[in-house]
Amino acid sequence: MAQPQTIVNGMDDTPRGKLLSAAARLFRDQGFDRTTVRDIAREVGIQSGSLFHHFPSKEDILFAVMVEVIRFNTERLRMALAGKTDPVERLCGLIDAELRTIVGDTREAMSVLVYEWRCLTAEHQQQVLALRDVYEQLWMDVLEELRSSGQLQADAFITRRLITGMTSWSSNWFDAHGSLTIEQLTEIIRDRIIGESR
Amino acid sequence: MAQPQTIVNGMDDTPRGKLLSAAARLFRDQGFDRTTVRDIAREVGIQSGSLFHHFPSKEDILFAVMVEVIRFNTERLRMALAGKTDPVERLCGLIDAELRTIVGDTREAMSVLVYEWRCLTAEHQQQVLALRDVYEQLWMDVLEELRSSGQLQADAFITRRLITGMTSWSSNWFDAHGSLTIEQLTEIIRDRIIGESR
Amino acid sequence: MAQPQTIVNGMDDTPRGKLLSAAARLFRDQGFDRTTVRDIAREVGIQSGSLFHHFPSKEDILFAVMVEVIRFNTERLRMALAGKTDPVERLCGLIDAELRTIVGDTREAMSVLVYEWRCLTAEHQQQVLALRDVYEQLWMDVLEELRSSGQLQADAFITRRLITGMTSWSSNWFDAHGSLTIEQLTEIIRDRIIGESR
Amino acid sequence: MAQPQTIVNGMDDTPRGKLLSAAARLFRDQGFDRTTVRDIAREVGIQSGSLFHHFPSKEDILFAVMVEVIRFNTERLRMALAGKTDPVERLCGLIDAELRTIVGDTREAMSVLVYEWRCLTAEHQQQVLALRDVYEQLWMDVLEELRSSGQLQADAFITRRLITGMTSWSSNWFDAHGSLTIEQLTEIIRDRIIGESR
DNA sequence: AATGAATGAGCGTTCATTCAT
DNA sequence: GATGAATGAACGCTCATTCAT
Repeated sequence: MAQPQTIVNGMDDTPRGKLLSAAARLFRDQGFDRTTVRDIAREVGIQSGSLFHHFPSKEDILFAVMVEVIRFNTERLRMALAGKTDPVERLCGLIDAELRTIVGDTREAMSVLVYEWRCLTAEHQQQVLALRDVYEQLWMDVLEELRSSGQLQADAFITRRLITGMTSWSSNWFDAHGSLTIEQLTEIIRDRIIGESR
Repeated sequence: MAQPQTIVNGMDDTPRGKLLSAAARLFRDQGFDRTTVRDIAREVGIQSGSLFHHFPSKEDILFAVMVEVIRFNTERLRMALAGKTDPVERLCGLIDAELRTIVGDTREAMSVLVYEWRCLTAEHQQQVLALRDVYEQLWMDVLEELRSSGQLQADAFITRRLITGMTSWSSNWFDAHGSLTIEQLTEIIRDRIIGESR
Repeated sequence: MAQPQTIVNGMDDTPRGKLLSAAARLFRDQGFDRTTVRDIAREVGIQSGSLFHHFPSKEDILFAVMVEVIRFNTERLRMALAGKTDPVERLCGLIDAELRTIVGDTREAMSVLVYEWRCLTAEHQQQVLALRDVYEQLWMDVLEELRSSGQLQADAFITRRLITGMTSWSSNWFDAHGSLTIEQLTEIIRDRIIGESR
Repeated sequence: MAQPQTIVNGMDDTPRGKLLSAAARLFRDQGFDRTTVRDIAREVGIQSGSLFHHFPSKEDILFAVMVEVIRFNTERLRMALAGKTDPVERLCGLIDAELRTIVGDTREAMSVLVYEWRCLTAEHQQQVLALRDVYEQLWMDVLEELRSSGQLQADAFITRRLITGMTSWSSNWFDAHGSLTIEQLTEIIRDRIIGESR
């Protein structure tokens, strides 16, 4: 089975890709507003003016980071579902994938997605939301499967939102080098959703 | 039983209080960095220079917002526990109180607490963390009670973090004027923690 | 013979006098521009707004300091000449008095007179210059006496300017607690003017 | 023999050099604190923000002015001594050079050095003092030569300070277009130091 | 006389963006 | 594509001065 690349598509070894990676990390560490284009340029090894040959504005860099990370993570979600038919197994695939998204290789970019949302222009927010809908639909499909199979009684929308809270907040405390593994956390969250005995 | 005031202590009708309320809302809507001292001053109806008779710097306004909201919500947590002895009832009191904190009267300030954390100086971060510890200890005490009474098997720390995720994320979707009430959401979250049948 | 008071007339124990003393010291230590009215007020133990019951503006405080110090030091010059008839003795009296002005009790205010000159309004500069003319005339009279008696060959104006340079610069190096006394320095300067053998 | 350039090294025709020249004049005319970066920028014909491509802060401009003028004038002192062996001739060379420093081409910058000293940061003060030590050592060497040859009896340090006073004060009265020439003033000051008959 | 909150113009500095080279 | 000097608007903050109390 295909593995997600360890680098976000579009955050590859090209100048543009290195720029986005650096920007994602800086935005995450310092916030969008506190990150100057000079910071980004220095990280990539060019002059600040040269950034604008790659992106028309600083906000477009933020937008590109968000687009790349959503696309990449949507693909990761798809791969996590591929070949699985059991709804619970599919749910675990999604939780595991989303946790990796949040605490793993794309954690900087994901954090940016949450924390720097309002720094996007309204138009770009719309475009990101459209991409996010695709991502969320994959979740909703699986949650509806679970309801159809009787393994989930609660409302699917509310359930998704509680899951989102649990996974997204993990960026604030989960330690990739601690004793709790992503697999274990996946099971713990699964049990909060469909119950332990079921 | 005493009810929490509907206005955060220190965000009252005094000039300082109105200033903090306005700042909290602006910080929440636009972010700390994108909010200018002139924005805040305009909202309060004074000149920007006059802000500095009340606070030595813009960052101190942010700090004051955070301190006030934590103090107020810690007190709200205490009142939610007052008079309750059953651990599950106490848990529901905490969830309900925290939800009101996040989607109710102090939602702007709470949002600021999460999203503008890094805008605080290191020293102020320490001071806020000390206040936060008091708040969190109230939670940990109740979760340990639940474990003692056998109503919670999962690790208390992890449990608290999952609850934090669920409650804090509600700021992004809960509609105070929607059909779902805080009481209902409290029950839903409670069931994710101690199970529905128990 | 009357002794000059150890406090400048007008910088006495009254509120106005204490204010001027404090201002003179602050202006000397920090410069006029870097001294805030709050600095002055704090030193005197009042609120900054209250300063303006004593002086119409900050610049007027500077002006008052300068006027007081010139008046006081002109009087000191007069007293140094009183009762002396020998031109050389009179010269030494002036040198000694001017040195005391510059390195002694009025050193702060004298320093202000030199360094903060351009902070005065043009009109106030004229008024101070008029007072300074009185002071300088006392010097010129004695220097002309020395020329009449053949003890000074050099031009009186140029001589006065060289003396002014030597005495005024002493504020930058003379140590009141060092081994060189004002009396000794007076003799050294006298010898630069009228020659040692004469 | 090499002549000192009529423009301070580093205050040449480059943007940086023109900026320093303009700043030196403005600082001298208005004082450092009363000179705004907008004043300097206007003088040079750029926007105020553009200043900060050349210097990290306004204070660094002041520092640069001082460093350039001391370096230049130290070199001028060296050239004044070059080829001269007679101590009196060397003394006259120094006096003449210092007078040209103070009333001639570098008078603005020299004035700034004296009057705006306290506007420097403590660290920059140290660095300027180190440069000043080199300058002063050239003076002290010649004064010691005069003592060795018996042409100066007075203490060398005190003598230097009296000379400093006389030369530096000349900025307040010497008129380059008046009837008194620098050469004449040099002789007058020389006579105050080593006596006319000697 | 004194207070102290408020003013408002102005400060030094930042920084995304432009553009001639 | 890259440079780096320049722009210019905006920022947080200062402070002499005012004035109702």
